[in-house]
Order: sequence, then C-alpha cells, then structure tokens
Amino acid sequence: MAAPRRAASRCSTCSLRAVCMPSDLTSAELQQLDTVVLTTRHVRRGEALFRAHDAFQSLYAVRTGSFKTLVMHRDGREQVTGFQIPGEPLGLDGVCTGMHNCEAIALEDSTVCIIPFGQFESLCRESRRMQRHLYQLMSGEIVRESSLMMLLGTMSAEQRLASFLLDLAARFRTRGYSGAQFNLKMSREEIGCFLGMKLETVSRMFSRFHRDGLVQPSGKQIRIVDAEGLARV
Amino acid sequence: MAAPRRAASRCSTCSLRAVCMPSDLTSAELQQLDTVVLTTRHVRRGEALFRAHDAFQSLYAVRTGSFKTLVMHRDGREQVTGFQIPGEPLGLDGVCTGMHNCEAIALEDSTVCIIPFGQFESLCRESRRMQRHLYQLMSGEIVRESSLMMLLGTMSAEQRLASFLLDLAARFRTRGYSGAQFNLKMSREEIGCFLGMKLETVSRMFSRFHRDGLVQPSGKQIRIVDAEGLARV
DNA sequence: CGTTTTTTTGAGTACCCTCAACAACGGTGG
DNA sequence: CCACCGTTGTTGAGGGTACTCAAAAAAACG
Repeated sequence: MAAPRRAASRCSTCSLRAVCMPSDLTSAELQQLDTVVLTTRHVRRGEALFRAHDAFQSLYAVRTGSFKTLVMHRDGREQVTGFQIPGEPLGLDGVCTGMHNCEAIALEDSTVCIIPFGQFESLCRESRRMQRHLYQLMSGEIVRESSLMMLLGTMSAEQRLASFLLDLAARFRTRGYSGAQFNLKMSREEIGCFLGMKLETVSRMFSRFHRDGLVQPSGKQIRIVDAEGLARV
Repeated sequence: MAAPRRAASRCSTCSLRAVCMPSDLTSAELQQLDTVVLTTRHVRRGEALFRAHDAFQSLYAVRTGSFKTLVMHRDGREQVTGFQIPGEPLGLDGVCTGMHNCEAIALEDSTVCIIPFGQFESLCRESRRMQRHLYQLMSGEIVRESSLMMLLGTMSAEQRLASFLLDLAARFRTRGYSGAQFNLKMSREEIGCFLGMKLETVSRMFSRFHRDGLVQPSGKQIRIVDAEGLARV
C-alpha cells in the first residue's frame, strides 16, 4: 500500500517554485520549507495517490505527470472534479473532515511532492506569507470550482469543451509549455465525466471543432488553431 | 454604499456559536474573538452584501436571514453557487485574489457578523484551533462545491431538486429548525439557476413530487412528506 | 384593490443521450 | 516485424429529457 518515498529535490531550487509557492518568500522561509517538504512519491498510471475516506495526512503538489480527481456517489456515479498538472495542489479537500473526500488518480506515471500537513500548518503559524499562501490556495480552489459550476450549470456541450480546452491551454502556457499544442492525457470518457456529458458527445464536439477549423485533434494530440473562435463559441 | 454597522452581540454568548465556531475554544480564545468580531451589518432584501470585484476586507457569517451567492459570466449568464442560512460563512472566495469573485445578495432582510480578515488572520496565527477552524471552513466549501459539481454533472432534474430539498432540510435541522417543513426564501428561478435548470422545470418537478406524495409545496412553504422517497428518486 | 411579479401548466422543439457498428490505436507475443 | 486482441475513439440513427414560447392562475406588493 505505502508507496516508495524518495528524497525530494529542494523547493529552494525547484523550477516549479514560481507556480507552487508565493514569489516573495525570504530565504529563511525557503529553508524552512525545505525541511517540511522532504519526500516525493511516484504514482504509476492508473494508480491512486489517495482515495476517498483515506486519512488525510498531507497535501501534495504535482511534480511531474498529471492526475484527475473525482468524487463518487453511493450508487457508483462518478464526477471528475479536476485535472492537475505540474505545480498544482492536491488534497485540499481532506482538511475539512480529516479524511479525503475525493480520490486522485494518476493519468500517467507521475511524481508528487509530499507536504505533511501538520508540519506545514506549524510553518504557516510562523510565517505570515506562508499562511496567506495556503489561504489563497484554498480560496483559489473555491473560485475554480465556482467557475466549473457555472460551466456545468449554464453552458452547452460545445461551450463546455471550448472552455475546457482554453483553460488547459492557459495553464500549460503558465508553465512555459505551448498553449497552442498539447497532449491530452485523459480519455474522452474522462473529459466527458468532467464536463458533464457522454464520451460520444465529447467526440462529436471535437469533430465539429475540427470541421469549423477551430482545433486540429489527432487523437490525444490537440492543436488549437483559432483560440478566439473557440472563445466565441 | 457603506451600510450601517452596529455593535454585534458577542460571539461568546451567541446562540449560533456552535454552528459557526469550533466547539473546543478556550475562554481566552472566545474573548479574543469578541474583540475581532465587533460589528454586524444589516442587508435588506435584494441588496448586495458584496459584489464581484469588490475589494475583499472581511469574512461574514450569516446571523439572521439568508443569502444567495452567484457568479456571473461576461455575457450576463448567472450561476447561483449557493444559498446561505444563519451560521454559514460568506466571502471565502475573496481571499484568493483580494477581490470578491462572486456576489452575495440577501434573499430577505438579513444581518451578518463582520469578521475583518486581517485581524482574524492574526488571531489564527496565535491560536492553533482558530487556524484549524478557518482551514476547515475553506476545505468544507471545497467539498460542498465538489458535491454540487456531482449534482450538476450527473443528475437528472428530478434528482437535483430532491437533493436540494434534502440538503436544505438537513441544514435547517442542524440549526434546530424543522427539517420537515420550511420556507423557501428563494424563487423558482433562483432555485433553477442554482440547480442548472429552467424555472419551468423546477415548477414541474415540484408538481411531480406533489403528485407522487413526496412533498407538499404550497408556494414557498414546503413540507417534506416522504424523505426516504425523495432520497430514492 | 389594482398592478406587477411569480408560478403553474401546456404544446412543440432542440439538444444531448442511448444503442450500435465500425475504425483506429496501442500493447503483446509469436 | 506483423498479426492479434483489447481498448479507445468516431460516427450514425432514433428517442427522451429538459428547453422555448405562450398563456393563464396565483401570489406579492404598494
């Protein structure tokens, strides 16, 4: 059950730090962070980083690879609540009850940094900036989910997929990757489960975007041809 | 613009404290809380407690009455993201950017306690329990929104309304009100805007529940006749 | 008490779902 | 390297749920 843990490279020298952490940390604060985030964990494609009802111990930050998070209903219905790429946090839902509420599954072989919550909490009590950062992370997750509710509650299937692609593109761009061309690690079914529609509908919408010259999908490889057009959908 | 602020009755003697705050606060912590939560604000039916893009200064707790929160899209589309009743928090979305992301509108003449965020943050750095409580509040909001995504993404209109009624009932019960009979302060349109459907559909589903002997709606007054039946829908 | 807003109900329609068949892809072993 | 097979993705036809438009009834408000 317990996956191998390995020494993490340090936050203080991590290339993802700008995505993960506030920009104005003092070197003392960075040093403290290095003593908290000591290990990483590898999760293989399809395996769970954590499952619903697991005891909550740590927050995680995606280091390499990608994940999906999903919530399950008693009756087996699933809703994907997000996809996480490097630099993005995982596990914030567990603080509430001390148990994870969703599960996080790796979409490919991936690595996460482990942030033991108890220690991190202590650090936050000492550092105003770290404290503020954690609040902002959590609040940001609330805002992100609000806009997903908007998407699910008010948009057509076509608009949902367009929003999804533009959002992903923007996040890749933030990390220095191309926003115009990227690889979808998730299946059509997983996209559908995220956007509240069936996989056939996802596929049809991709075909429509292709026909209309908005994107060039070739399987999982996506090229966004006309971002403005997508935004207008 | 600025609404009248009045002296709040103290947290230490507030009957909603059990809903609002952790149960294990020391009397010293309660005393400190009294010095932070000094004022209340009245908001009249239809007026905004805050709007999107307002500077974020304070968290709020509903004291009397009720609110809806909603996010707006550029094109004017609205999504109601929640309804808040006494004891529930408002404004957690503002921490992320320092600006409110949604707007909070009173559904009836209402009162809120004002919790200046800067001061509260300081208090949280001193008190481990208060800090933990704020994390739990924010995480709880994340969990709440996840289950709304599940609702919007996977359920039929009938199931959504059933879930909505059962959720409301449970929240009223927590506050010592009847969970079997209550007054909906929000319109059919607002319910629809929350549940991702049109007001006509909301009305039809109420009629269906009435026909099936699950609830007795008479306008805004709702009586839940068969809670188990509702859960099975 | 009249006016406005909200709610209910009906009829017709559009969007997305279901079911189904086929194509493409990716990994495995001969 | 290619044949094989399971998985994933695409496309079509038909149907159902929820939407739109519309009108009447009920409730809320001043």
